Amino acid sequence: MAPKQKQQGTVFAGMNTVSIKEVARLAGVSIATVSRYINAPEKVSEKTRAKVQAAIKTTNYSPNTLAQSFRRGRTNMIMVVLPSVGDPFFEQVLTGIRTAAQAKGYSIVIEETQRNTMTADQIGAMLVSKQTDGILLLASLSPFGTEILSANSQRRLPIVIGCETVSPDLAKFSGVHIDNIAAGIEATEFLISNGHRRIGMITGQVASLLTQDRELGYRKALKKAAIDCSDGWVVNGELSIAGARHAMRALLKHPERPSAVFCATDEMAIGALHEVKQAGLSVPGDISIMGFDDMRFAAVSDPPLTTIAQPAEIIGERAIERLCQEIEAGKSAVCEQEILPHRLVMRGSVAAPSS
Amino acid sequence: MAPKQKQQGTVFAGMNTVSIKEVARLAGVSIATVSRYINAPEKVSEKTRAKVQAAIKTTNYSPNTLAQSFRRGRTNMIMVVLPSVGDPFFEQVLTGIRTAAQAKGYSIVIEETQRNTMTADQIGAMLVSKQTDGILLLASLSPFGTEILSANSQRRLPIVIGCETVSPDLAKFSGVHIDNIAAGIEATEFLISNGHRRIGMITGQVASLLTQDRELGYRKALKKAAIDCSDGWVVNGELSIAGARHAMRALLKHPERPSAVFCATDEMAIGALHEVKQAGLSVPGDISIMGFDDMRFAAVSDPPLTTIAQPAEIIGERAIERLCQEIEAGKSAVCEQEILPHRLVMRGSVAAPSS
DNA sequence: CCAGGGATTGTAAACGTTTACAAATTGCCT
DNA sequence: AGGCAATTTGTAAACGTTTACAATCCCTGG
Repeated sequence: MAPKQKQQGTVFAGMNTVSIKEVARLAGVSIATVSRYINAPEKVSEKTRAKVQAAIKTTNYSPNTLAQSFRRGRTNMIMVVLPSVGDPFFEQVLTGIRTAAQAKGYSIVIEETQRNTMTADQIGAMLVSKQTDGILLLASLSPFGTEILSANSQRRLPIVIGCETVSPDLAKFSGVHIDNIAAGIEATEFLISNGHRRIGMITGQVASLLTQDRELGYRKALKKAAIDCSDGWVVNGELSIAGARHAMRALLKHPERPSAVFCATDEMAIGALHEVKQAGLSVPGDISIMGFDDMRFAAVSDPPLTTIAQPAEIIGERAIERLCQEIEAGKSAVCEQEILPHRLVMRGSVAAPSS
Repeated sequence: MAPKQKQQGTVFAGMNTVSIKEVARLAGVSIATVSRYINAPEKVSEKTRAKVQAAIKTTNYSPNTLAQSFRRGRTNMIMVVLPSVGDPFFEQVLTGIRTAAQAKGYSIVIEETQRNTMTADQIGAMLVSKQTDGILLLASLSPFGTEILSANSQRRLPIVIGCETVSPDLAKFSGVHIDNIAAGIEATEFLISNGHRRIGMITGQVASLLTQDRELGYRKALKKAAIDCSDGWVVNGELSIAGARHAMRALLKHPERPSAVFCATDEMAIGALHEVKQAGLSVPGDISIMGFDDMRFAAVSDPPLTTIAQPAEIIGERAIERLCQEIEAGKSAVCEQEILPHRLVMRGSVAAPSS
């Protein structure tokens, strides 16, 4: 409370902050030299370096990043857009993202599409107001993703797409993802090779590119195996446990009940699995369940989930690395797709049909 | 490629941006007026308002938030520190956090302690460099949390603690949380009332305040019931599925195997449950399992988890509201604890002991 | 018609940093 | 010692805003 502070600097939240000026005064040099010491130490002589270092230590100086960002026109922040941070799969991607971002000196700001928080105007404002240096788009769930894309037509901010494939005629961006169609085919063919013929699918909202491609793979595999599935065996639902349970309930009521169900997501698979057991049926005895993602809860469900594993962390890392490249190069609108391998992991939720 | 751009404004990532100057020129007013139009429209006359609005529209102007933040000394960002975004419980808290933050006009930057990403220096630098206006600390897991607290002794940034209780002699901060001790007692007493006497506990690392308090409640309840538990019935482990499985394995090897296990976290409970089933035992037949948090996977495990539900979203909302108050008031170091109610939810993982 | 006051606008400084440019210093060679 | 180049340093402008203060305008009441 005693007003014993006399140094220069601004007051913020009741506390002084030293600026570069104070350091310069104390070290007996100009502010330019201090700035150089910070950004390019090799440009200042040994002697001065020592003086500045000492001054910095005693003042406990640390550059005002706000001023730096302002001056440099760079925030060193990347906006990551994904459906939900709580999705165990995206969490893994996020881990990779954070690792890579930290290595490159970037911070992450997360925007969740499932919360649908921003209006189109807000998105445009955010893009145009330079709050982030680039965008990593992990879910172009309408309308958010497409709005970002169109808002960006005004102001070309580097964008990289992750996890899903955006049709290249819509927008030309680099992307990092697995081949969701191929993986969908593989999952479905695995069910077929186990002897299943009545194969249902629980998939996400129509707008979700991610699940669209998996569904496409499913349809292709069935077609190739000459299995007709034009009935009500494909159910769209929310990408959540509740959504999947609801979808499964519909599937169970189907006159010709499927003997296997391919879920577009492990979380949905968990929901579906629970619903099946609730109905007094067994997995995989009565119904086989196939998941997708290999999230961490997949291995400890009962039965453990047979699923498709994605290299989630690596997707995150690679996507950030690409994005950083584009940011640093100052050019966007490259269009290079990096396809990473997926892997079918067999556990206990798929078996041969009983009937 | 054609150098046909001639307007004023800076170039960033290959694209011009209009500044307030350009708008002022176009509207035929001073930049001060434009600024006022944006921040306090009622201060500018109707006529001018129209002119400025038109100019803004045609230039597609949007204020440079970097410059604003710099000038105002406020970023409108809040740093949220938590163990991991992927933890389904914290995800729920995050939902509340985002909701409240958005309502108040703040963005969220997340720092995860489990990744242990920042060094003490980095933390100090971040605090001192004004990148965020305040901190919401949801996990003072050593050393990160305490480092933040001590780093902040230099520069008083508003801090609010969420979910856990920090001993007030360490630091005086406001907090929003449930009464973890009482909840721990309640959980344990529920097991006791079901007839259990050999009750184990799987808890987090010693440094985790969150689980410390729950463990304390457990001990208190046992003491009160005159049950001795000084043996190896309390196992510390990582706050993860793997950690819990490891701990459960130890518990199963115990000469006097517990008939019930209280897990400090639902995620750990899921791991423990799986491990029990792996060992060929049944839940709750052979061993009852009690969780904590009521995360979304708790209801769909097999058997569904009996657990303690926390008002996660509300904790997040209230914590942000408090933090914003402190930020706006400019004062920190208030010390008001807001205790929210918890609730025991009975499902299938707890029953009377068989023996 | 003018004084006076409130509403509205403009001027200019400031925020903390980076950086082009000029100035000063150093070291080296003859 | 003198001259030149390379190295090191200082000066000052700029980034886009906000805001205190001064200047102007418009209106009202006498």
